[in-house]
Amino acid sequence: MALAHAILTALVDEELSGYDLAKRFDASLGHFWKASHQQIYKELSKLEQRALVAARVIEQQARPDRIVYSVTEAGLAHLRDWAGAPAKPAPVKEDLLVMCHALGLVPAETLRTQMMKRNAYARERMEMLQRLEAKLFPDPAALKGRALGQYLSLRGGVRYERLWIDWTEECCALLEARRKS
Amino acid sequence: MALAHAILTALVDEELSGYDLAKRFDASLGHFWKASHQQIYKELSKLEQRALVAARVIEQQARPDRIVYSVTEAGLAHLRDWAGAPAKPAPVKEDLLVMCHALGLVPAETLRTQMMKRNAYARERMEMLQRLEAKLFPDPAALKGRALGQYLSLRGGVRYERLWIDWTEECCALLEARRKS
DNA sequence: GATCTATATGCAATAAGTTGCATATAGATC
DNA sequence: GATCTATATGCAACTTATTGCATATAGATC
Repeated sequence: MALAHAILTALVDEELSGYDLAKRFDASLGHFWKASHQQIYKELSKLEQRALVAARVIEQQARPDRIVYSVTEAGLAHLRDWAGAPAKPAPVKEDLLVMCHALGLVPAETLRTQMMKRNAYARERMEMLQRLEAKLFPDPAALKGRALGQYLSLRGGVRYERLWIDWTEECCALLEARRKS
Repeated sequence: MALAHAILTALVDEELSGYDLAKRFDASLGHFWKASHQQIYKELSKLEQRALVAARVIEQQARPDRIVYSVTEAGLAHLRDWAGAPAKPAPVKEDLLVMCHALGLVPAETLRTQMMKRNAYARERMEMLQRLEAKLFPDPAALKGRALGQYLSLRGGVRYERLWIDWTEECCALLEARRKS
């Protein structure tokens, strides 16, 4: 249920609409948590039912009215409880790992192509995150509070992409060596 | 839908029952793909309906009959198609990254405790995977076919755990430094 | 004698996430 | 004039995954 918590966290600083949240998830938060707008709207209704967020309608002409949400006291308490409860580590779930196991049935060349694509993707994302890091957090030692947390998660993202870059390269090297021999 | 493919891959080498698969997922395959027995049984029925696997009943007394499955020609073709199609990179989905964003609302000490637990967990898993690696693949350069694929995925697992070990330590260090100042 | 573990299957309910569709308008580009 | 993009919300159907329950027996441990 971490989507609910990601939303609550985002709403702490500012009132946001579902649409705003969806954009936010595409940008900063979304570096490490994906959600479609449908899912966000659904989750917001559920959070409102549980009184963890409060809704407020802002009327607009020419555009549909905005419904902005803010965190309630109960929502804050809920967030704190969640942070104290044991977090369960995420399982891996990377298709390429399953594909590796299928090597032998599947041509090595196919796998190598997949690896190279994955590599390019991770490389692009890592560079994007690093640019963000350099821009937003030039002096990590001075950070505190919210900013420190955001920095740490960004670091996690960078490391995550680094992992796939290194691993796909290791795989390509070994597959290549195999091909030659 | 990679669960279906993970199952197909596992069934290529040997006929297995749902129960066997569940154990397999707890052991080798499961190092990088989790599935409960309920999910596996359900997926097997679906695969059988699509004729990608064939079922065979082995009668037993004293215990429930076993239903063992093997991959059909169509199943193999399906696996190969899947391997050729672009694999989508898995999003991160690690609760601790969301928790980082909640820093400031949530005490730094709580976060540090979570980080240390995550660290211990990753450390344990990495060591287990490394023992497996040393035992099963003492000479990586000589590997080919299925074995090479299994080695590569194991390497991915090791790197994955390494990532969380390093990251949680970076986080603890920074949180600690913050506390002192 | 009672509980625990392993074997072996599965249903039902719920939660989480994806895909496709629907509506409605302003402003910018082709 | 026609299409595209951005704004803003949401329903419906479906797939994927989790949680809890149910059944049934052999053998081992307490």
